[in-house]
Amino acid sequence: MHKEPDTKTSYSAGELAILEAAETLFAQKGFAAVSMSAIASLANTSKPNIYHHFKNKNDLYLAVMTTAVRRTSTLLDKLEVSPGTFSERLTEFSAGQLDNILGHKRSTQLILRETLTEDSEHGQEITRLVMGEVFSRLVAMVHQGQQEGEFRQNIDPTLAAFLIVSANMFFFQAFPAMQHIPEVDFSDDASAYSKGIMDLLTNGMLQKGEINVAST
Amino acid sequence: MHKEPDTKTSYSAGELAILEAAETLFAQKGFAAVSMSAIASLANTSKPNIYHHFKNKNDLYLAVMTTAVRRTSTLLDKLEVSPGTFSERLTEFSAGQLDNILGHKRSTQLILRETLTEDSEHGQEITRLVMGEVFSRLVAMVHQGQQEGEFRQNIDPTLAAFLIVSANMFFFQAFPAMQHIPEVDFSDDASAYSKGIMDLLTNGMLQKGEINVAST
DNA sequence: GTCTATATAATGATAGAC
DNA sequence: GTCTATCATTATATAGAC
Repeated sequence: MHKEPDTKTSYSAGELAILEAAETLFAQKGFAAVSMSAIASLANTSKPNIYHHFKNKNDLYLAVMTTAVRRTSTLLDKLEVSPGTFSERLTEFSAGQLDNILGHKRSTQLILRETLTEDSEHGQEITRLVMGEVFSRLVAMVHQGQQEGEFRQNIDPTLAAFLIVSANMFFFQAFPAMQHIPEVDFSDDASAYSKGIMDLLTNGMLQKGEINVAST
Repeated sequence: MHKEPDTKTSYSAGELAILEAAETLFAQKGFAAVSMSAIASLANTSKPNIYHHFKNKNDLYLAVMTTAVRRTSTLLDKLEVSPGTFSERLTEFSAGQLDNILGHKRSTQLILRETLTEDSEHGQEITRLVMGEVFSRLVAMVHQGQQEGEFRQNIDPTLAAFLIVSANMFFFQAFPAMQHIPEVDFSDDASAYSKGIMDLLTNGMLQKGEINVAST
């Protein structure tokens, strides 16, 4: 049957074509800027056929968002982290998340777009759904690293996790623009980026061996 | 005269009301989701009156974006940084940028939204316009800090600047959503946040021998 | 399930009075 | 400069044939 996308978990070939076309366009232009005609055209079908499979435009959007969220969050669960120092584990996990983001650009774009729409709390809910798990695991890693003595005690694990996630998300979001700023010269290699930010986060910027100038 | 918003730098009271209403709605919902009627209604005027002052919807949007960009980037120039260690200067500058962002939420939202629209390279240009200067100054600070021996040589100043900017932008963008994740417990005080991330970036997460214990 | 054709509502934009 | 009234276009959504 059709018209219950919220609970639906498998789609026919035709429906998948519609969903993919819709996801592409919604990600590129946003909900309101995309017409059902445009979706039909990209999906190589007709407008009424879309309405046969999805109740209305909003339901189609919900179906797209649901599959996007499912896709990005399930891939995360599979991300096993090999043993090593906690710095290494964080680096690996961070690289995994960035890979996940870059491997699902359309979904990520959709979710970020939703974040900016303060229409309802719908966007916030989706953000939590997608990033809550990454966040929890990062916080847990940092916390454990503290307990085992690898990390300093007087840092907020939440803050550290937040920094890692923000670096990854912003890399995706702003890199195309930043790339053309003269000062920006680091490569767009995701794993190199992950290593770079984790090196900064673990070792810090200060010269080692120097006196750590007593902070304010 | 009217209908040349690109070069225009001062507006009448009526035009300002229209621009403000338009900025609010465009920031909340995005260009396509906002109707001229809605803008007219919020600005307490009529649709034809908007068309009297602005050539069309797209020109109105351009005028809104132009003033938004001008507003956020000029405030940055005024940000003087007091002397001190480079860690302290970076902290102050970062806090200044975050203040700037939080003080112009609508403008920031508009710009971030534009970043996500891969319609043209227009969004990228705006991003560079708004963030290029912040970026340059951050990179210069880090670089100078390296030359004067405060910071390690083997870090990429660009990467450090990127981390700071991303932390600030993402704080604005995702904090409302993240706030409700159980693990997130740090305050939403902007300057405390800036101090926190700069502490992490300068001192790093690793336990450094035994010298580093005295802090906050 | 998929189409052609169409109903209906809303949108961007204009004409013309004051 | 600001309005009422209106046009032309496009949008979502449906009816009904195959």
